[in-house]
Amino acid sequence: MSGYDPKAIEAKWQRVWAEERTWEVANPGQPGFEAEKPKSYVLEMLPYPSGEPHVGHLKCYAVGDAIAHFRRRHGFEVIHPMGYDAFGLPAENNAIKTGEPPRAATERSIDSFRRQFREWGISIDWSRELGTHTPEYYRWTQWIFLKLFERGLAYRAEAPVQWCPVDATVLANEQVVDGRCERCGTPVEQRRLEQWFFRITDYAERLLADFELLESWPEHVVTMQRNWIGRSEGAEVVFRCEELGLDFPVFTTRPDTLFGATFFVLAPEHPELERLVAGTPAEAAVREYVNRVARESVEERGDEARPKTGVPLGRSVVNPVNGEEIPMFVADYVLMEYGTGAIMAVPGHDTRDYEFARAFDLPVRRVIEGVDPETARDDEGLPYAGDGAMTGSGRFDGKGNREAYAEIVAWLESEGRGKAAVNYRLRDWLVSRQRYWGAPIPVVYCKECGIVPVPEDRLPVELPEIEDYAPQGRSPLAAAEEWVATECPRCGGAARRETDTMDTFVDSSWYFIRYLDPRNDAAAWDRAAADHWLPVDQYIGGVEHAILHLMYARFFTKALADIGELGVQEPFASLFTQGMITRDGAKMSKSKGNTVSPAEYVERYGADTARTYVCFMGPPERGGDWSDEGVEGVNRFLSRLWRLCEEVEGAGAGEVDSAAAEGEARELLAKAHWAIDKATRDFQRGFQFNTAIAAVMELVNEAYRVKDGLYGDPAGTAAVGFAAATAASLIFPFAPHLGAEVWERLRGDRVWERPWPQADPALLASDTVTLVVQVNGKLRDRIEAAADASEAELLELARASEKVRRHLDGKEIVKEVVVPGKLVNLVVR
RNA sequence: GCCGGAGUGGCGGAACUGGCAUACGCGAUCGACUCAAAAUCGAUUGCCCUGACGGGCUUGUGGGUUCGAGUCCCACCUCCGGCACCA
Repeated sequence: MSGYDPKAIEAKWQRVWAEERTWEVANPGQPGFEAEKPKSYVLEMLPYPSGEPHVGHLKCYAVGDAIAHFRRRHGFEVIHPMGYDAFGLPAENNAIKTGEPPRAATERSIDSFRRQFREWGISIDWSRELGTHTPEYYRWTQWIFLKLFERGLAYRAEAPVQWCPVDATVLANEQVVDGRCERCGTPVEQRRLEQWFFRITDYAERLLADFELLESWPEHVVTMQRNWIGRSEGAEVVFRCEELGLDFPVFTTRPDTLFGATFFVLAPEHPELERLVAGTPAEAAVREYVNRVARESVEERGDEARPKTGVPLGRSVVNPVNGEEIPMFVADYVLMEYGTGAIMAVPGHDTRDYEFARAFDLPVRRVIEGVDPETARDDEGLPYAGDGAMTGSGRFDGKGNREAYAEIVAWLESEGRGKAAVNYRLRDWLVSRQRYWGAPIPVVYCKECGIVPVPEDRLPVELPEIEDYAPQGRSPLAAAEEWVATECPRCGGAARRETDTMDTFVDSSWYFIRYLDPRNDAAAWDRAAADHWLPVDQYIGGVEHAILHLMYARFFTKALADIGELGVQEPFASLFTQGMITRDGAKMSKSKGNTVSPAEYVERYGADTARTYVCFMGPPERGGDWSDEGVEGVNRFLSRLWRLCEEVEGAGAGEVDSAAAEGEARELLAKAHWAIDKATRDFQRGFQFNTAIAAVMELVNEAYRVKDGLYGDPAGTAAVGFAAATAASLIFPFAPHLGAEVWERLRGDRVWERPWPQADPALLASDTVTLVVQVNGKLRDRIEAAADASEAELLELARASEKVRRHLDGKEIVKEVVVPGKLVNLVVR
């Protein structure tokens, strides 16, 4: 008897799948298109190819592949493509360090990912493979940019950005962790630069409303996006600086506290600051303060705990509700990027304004009755942020603040001094990057014509080869003089190319559409293909993309639908977020030296073991700690299944006749049908793979327990054969090579072409049940009883039990609870 | 501070709609096979008392509802994740 040899089995089936192109599917209109089958688009987030795949990849694709297989065997035509999110910073950093061009390092990594995905046996339609760094792909990324530009959804503007002084480059928001550069740990600074933005804020309301359209997304991901979008209802109120004739709108969620405004604060970045203080005695102090704030890191500035600072401007504005003049300040606790960059300060009812008022000895005025001991800081019980009756607010006094709120907004509106307003925390998406390794922004700058988009028919704007990748405070592309100098597409005069590239999140915001028609060189995609396959039915990936990627892709889908290129509003109907695998309780990292190399485990135990293990270690949506012993346990289980197959194959298992089976043979068949039922339900109930696999383990254990007694007769051998074949069929989505091999040996055909097994209700039902007998809720005995026994019969049985009688002894039964088929509880006193 | 999630054996975890707590796996102990070891197969394994039969206790803590609570309700503690001077 030869042992379980995953190397041989896995190579064999990988060859079959590659040669026969088993997992390729056709588009509408193409030969082989399956018109009658329902479609299912199963997609895992595409990997960023850097080095080699890690365990996170293994888990993501193992989970996704299990789902793809499960759906195929339920009659769906499953599209399951793969690609690479190949532009990005790590390849560029590597280039700066080693001089190796990013393209070369990226291609090498892609080769490694591709090879390992094949070695893992993931059922990928390789005919649809793509890389976002190829001109064939980014040509269409640029095309989408132009479409957004045409619609006014892409625009160029000056804005404060996050700047890392050590790397001399802007950083994406997601690369700023706790106010520090993710790469080098340096506190980031803010700079003002002219940049390209996508107008995602236009979609804030729809991004919130369309959560309704989603089938199944984890609640916490929806919540995170909601918080990120940060919708607040309130009012815009205009305060006027009479001296200069300037209007200052502010956004407030508390127009009911307007009468309590005792001062007014601008953010240090406020554009009118210069005009307010130029030539005044305050000028020097304000300048100094603004410069000091500009030098502060984002981390320092964000610290709520430090004392409030600011400088008076020597100017005042008029409060529109009572005509009061209140002094103006500049202070860094007011942020330019939220609201209008200016606030009315109500120290009586806002803790931050209160702190500032105390520091600068400004009046604190109560306009709403009430005290909250949690926030109160003085004898008056202020500040107070709760509800109550209005006071010190003229004709609104005595009214509830909620009621006054509406009246004040209505009054402001009638006076033209304000209006109801909604404000979002969400900012427009800054997509420019002063980096080399990304898709060039398809725009030129002409002295005569200004910003001119590159015409569609001249795409792609190809990324030129350069030699020095180091950032110099501008894009390394700026050094490619021959490339930068071009002619204006409009007037033909001299023009210069945009040297910034696009954020890599732009590339990954539409790749799931390109998969549907990846070789199209006349269009980004064929509309019929997109209409057929979209939306993605099941998306799988790490929760770290809960906001950025998932929100950007939702935005793109909506924008493209508005442009008329897509027929869906949401890209991903269902989302599954897999948890992170740790080792020794810590996140894996090269610096900690606790990484797990999937290749090493695949080499030692085979892909089936590695895949099954990551699905078995716990509920896939939760994280788990990697355990070498756990891997061995799964390998042991697969080996047991293998040996069972070899044994029963040798014994010559024939067709099983479940109706005729008796005794242990029948019990084994019942166990097999129980496992089918359990595994199927676990799959459907949120991909509970750990318990589905446990059910197959139980089936194999049961087969081992009884097999030696069954080999004697043909019906018994057939039952063992059925158990082994069923186990193979159920384990196939996790361990496809072993599943296919065992099934072929026992059944002669291909398990992936067989429908998912169905549990036979006749074998799920048992004619006896274990009756649990309790006395006062405590378990006292277990009795085998007929499944169809009446309540009276069950009570009879319970009372007859010796173990039960011992506890009834001399006591009075006051109540009898009978749950048919389950339990009897006797309540005694 | 706000939002979300989780606390169950030595460990990872299971338990459907309120009905056998600890499935499955790991680890550990013992046995079979072996000259021996590994591998494999089998048995035992929540804690406490008992020679045994048995009994008592146990799902973060405290209370409640119920014939019956890991599951429902109230209060609290701890841990993890996200956001955070958002006006």
